[in-house]
Amino acid sequence: MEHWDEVRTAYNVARIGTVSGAAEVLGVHHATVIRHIDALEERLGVKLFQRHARGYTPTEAGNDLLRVAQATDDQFSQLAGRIKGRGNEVSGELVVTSVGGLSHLLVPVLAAFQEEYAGLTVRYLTGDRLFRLEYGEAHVAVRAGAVPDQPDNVVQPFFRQEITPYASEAYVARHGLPESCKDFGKHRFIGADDPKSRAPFARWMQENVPAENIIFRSGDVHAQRRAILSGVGIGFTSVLQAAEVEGLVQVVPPKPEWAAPLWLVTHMDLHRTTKVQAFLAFLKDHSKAWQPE
Amino acid sequence: MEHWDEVRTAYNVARIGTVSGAAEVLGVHHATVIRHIDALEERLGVKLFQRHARGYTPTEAGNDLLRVAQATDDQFSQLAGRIKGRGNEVSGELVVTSVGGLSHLLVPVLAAFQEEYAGLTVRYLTGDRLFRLEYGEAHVAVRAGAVPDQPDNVVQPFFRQEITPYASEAYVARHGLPESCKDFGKHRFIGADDPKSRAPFARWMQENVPAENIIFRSGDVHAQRRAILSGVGIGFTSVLQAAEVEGLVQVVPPKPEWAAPLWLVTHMDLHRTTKVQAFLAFLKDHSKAWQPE
DNA sequence: GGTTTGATGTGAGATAATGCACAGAGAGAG
DNA sequence: CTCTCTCTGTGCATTATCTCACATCAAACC
Repeated sequence: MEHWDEVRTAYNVARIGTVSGAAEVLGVHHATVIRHIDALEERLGVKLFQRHARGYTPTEAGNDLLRVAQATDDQFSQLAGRIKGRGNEVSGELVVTSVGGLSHLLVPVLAAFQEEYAGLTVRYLTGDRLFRLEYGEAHVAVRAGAVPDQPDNVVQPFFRQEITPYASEAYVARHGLPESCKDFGKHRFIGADDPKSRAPFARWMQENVPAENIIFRSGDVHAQRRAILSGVGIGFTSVLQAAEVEGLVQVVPPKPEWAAPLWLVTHMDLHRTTKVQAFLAFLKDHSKAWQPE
Repeated sequence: MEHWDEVRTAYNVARIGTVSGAAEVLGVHHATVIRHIDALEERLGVKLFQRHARGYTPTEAGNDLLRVAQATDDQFSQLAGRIKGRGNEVSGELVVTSVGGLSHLLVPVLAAFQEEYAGLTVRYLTGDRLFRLEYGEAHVAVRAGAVPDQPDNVVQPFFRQEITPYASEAYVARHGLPESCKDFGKHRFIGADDPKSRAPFARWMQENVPAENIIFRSGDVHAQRRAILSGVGIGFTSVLQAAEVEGLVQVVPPKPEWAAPLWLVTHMDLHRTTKVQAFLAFLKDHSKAWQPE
């Protein structure tokens, strides 16, 4: 049973009783209706209607089709209603992904957004690998670094996350603070695990800090911050993140070139949906306080 | 939600995951699939798929459509199976109509036919008005008289029903039998109610029997036979019918010009169905004994 | 790094579906 | 009985749809 349109035509003929009436309802010429019926009967090998001058009367097979197609019509109507409706409401799942280091910022916003929309389930994905919007793995991604240039993605600038080196009060009490960059050779550092990191502050550290002074490495920014707090050494962390914990001392005021630009990325196909737009607006609104100026 | 074919296309894309794969299954070019999806999304105003280089991933709306269309596909498959299957089996209803006077012949055959096919329900319609095959009121009709020439009906000769005048033994004992047609003026007759009856024996009676001698008229052949049995007079009845009751005497041997040709009539749209063909074969087989020769 | 493979898009020609106009045939009204 | 109205059915012109061919692109694989 292929050619579902023919089934729909036959359904309307069975429902209304005449070819002309069905043609009017379907918005096609009655010749088209006749040909659809003929083709369908030919394919099934069974007459669906008895033809007479006053119209078409369904046979048993025609009545069977009428019942099934009636149900199908209802199902499709409901489906269309759900799909069209859902296009304009915020419900179902909202999947957001970002680099792990942003969870302290995003989670409260996600929680508040979920609170606002009852029918919504929020999934927040972080992990080593990049969750790809192209494969439908997430609705919105917060990306750091250079402008993402995936062809089907819509990229908006989010804000610049200021990053600067910190040390724990205990470390400062023991080793003091470097007065300038020249003093870095005398200090211990905490760095990224990945030596090829393209983050501006990481490259800066590669150039300005002897490799042997980087005595603690981790791929996880939370672990790095924990290490700073434990007094292992000096490490970069974001200003906003550092402000939330006690006992951290800024080694150097943040420099603009260290800052990591953040981007809001959505897939083209989902960008215009009400759900994504609502979240983007909500996120921008709640992130105004994070902007430097 | 019109254009059910587009739904079917989208269903296969959602099911398979790629446009190319769906196109192959559907037996169309992949460009067609792409245009169907685009048109459907345009009409719904919602993206059903996220496009990426490896294929199409359904969105929430796409998954919703997948579920609904999956059910529809199942329903249609079952429907097609039922319809195609039913075309080759004898079940459901078999509706037969005839003039009332043939019930004594047809009912036993109908009963035997029903016995043969378990799933079959037989409806036997008789009545004043002609039940019309064109409107699906019956599958098979047994018609008497001239060849029915309805355009969409398939007509087959059935057999010639011999008809001749009978009288009851009691009547014969009292009035004797007319030795020839000349004596008819001295006898009482039973005739049809309808003076315009086109039946050959009725016209013959109009011409050869004085109207005043027809003292009992009825539109029902069973009532006429009953009247003959009661000794009211001489009346035409079929040879086969007369043979089944005791106490009837043939007034004159049957003449060929009195015989009423019977026809088997079916509607064109139903004639080729297994059910109708089975019944026609069954009826012809069981009616061989009725043939004169 | 280049190459191959398998996928999505897009424009132009081929094809099939559609619309149009008219014929034919009952049913009902006057 | 005729006239009219409505509905089915069919050949022909038109339109829309599909196919074909090619471009493009990403991923995988040597």
